[in-house]
Amino acid sequence: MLTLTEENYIKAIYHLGIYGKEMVNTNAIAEALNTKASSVTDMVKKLAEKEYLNYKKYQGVKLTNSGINVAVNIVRKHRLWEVFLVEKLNFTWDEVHEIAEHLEHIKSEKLINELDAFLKFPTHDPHGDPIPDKDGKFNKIEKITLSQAVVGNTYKCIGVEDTSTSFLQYLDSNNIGLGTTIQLLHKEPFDNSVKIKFNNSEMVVSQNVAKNLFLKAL
Amino acid sequence: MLTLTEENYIKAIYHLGIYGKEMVNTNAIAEALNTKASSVTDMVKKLAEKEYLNYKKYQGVKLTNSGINVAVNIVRKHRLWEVFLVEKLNFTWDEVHEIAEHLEHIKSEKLINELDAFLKFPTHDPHGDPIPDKDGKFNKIEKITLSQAVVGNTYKCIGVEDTSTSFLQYLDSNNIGLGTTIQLLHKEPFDNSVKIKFNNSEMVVSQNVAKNLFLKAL
DNA sequence: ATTAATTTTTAGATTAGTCTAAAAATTAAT
DNA sequence: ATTAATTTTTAGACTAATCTAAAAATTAAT
Repeated sequence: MLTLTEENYIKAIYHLGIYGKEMVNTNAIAEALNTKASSVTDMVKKLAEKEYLNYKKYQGVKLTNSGINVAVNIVRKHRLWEVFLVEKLNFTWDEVHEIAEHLEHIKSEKLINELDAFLKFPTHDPHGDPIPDKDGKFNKIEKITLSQAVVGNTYKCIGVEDTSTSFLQYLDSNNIGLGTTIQLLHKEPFDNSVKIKFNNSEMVVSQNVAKNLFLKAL
Repeated sequence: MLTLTEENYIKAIYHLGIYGKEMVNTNAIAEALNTKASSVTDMVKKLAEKEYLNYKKYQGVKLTNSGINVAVNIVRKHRLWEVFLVEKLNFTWDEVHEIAEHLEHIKSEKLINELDAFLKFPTHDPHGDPIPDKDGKFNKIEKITLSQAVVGNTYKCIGVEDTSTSFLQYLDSNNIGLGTTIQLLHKEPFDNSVKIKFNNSEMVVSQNVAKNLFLKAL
């Protein structure tokens, strides 16, 4: 049985290593978990011992299939609880993350499968991220960031990279949400800001915003 | 902010001290929490330091108002989650306790108040125990055990003392549940077993069962 | 290809919660 | 009112997870 801390390490490593087969390095894990590199080294040794990941001194770590399994299951729970909070308990998308961080660690197969059914087997959470099914399967959708979009084309907003409260509230206050249709009008080479059009109004957003908004081509 | 362990100690002390103003003794707490008396002494000192309870060496402990407050709030969360599990997620009353033990520690005012509203402000959990409202108020109902019932009188089953899976499953398999109407036919002085009538059938139950079944006079 | 900068690991200490075993206090028994 | 039995506390040790500071390895820079 994994401790809460071990689960959080595995989840963080999963998110950091999600693109490509590269090794995840110690400092990145430490940063993600707000801890020190020395603590990471200790925990990573323990998780390697238990075969949730492979660890080479000074090289970094990579989850084993067993580790990926654990991570995907936590992600499933996290995202299902987020749906529950938004759809049933009137939470907004910027309020759910923190609570879901706790709910995701409750261990009961029946609980999560019944919750899944109760919510009618949702495929995406309130931030547009896909929800793994009972067998851990889910579609990695073809998403790009607003920074990568092409001038003139039209897109649908399907998610965010940064799930911080401040970013989500910024989007809310500008009426950008999941499903918003956005056309890219102009990219400013000087500062990488972009001008977009949506809901019949135009606005300029910074590179920081553009990098953190996921779109799907229409 | 209280740790999970501190919360569990406060809750256990609350349940042990619920009748009367007597002090709760160290061994009883140790037994309730499946730990050793020496561990209890340590924790109890810490909680006294933080003023959740009063502690006199060798005399036992008693929760302060602040401690009772914490306990009632945990009880509220525990029982609301139990209602949720039974009413929305198809759990049976013997399955919910263990999971509610975890859910009760999640800290979010909004979460619990929205859950309360979502469930339509229930007043009792699936075992018949009253649910404290937002302000910690709830009715201590006038309940007796089957052992204390009077021969010839009729009662309604409103709860259980023992919430163990084995006891709840025993009741289920004999079709005794919340709301079942029960008439007391006979008390056997020899072994304190009792003969009851319900749903047009008669049966004899042991003293052990009779002591753990709460009734309300009709 | 050395030197410098960065990253990672080790060593040793700390904290929360627990335990065992022995000592101290309380309660029960003769 | 002593002695015996029980309960509670203390003292010291252990584990999981963390930290700081120093050492070791890797990577970058001249």
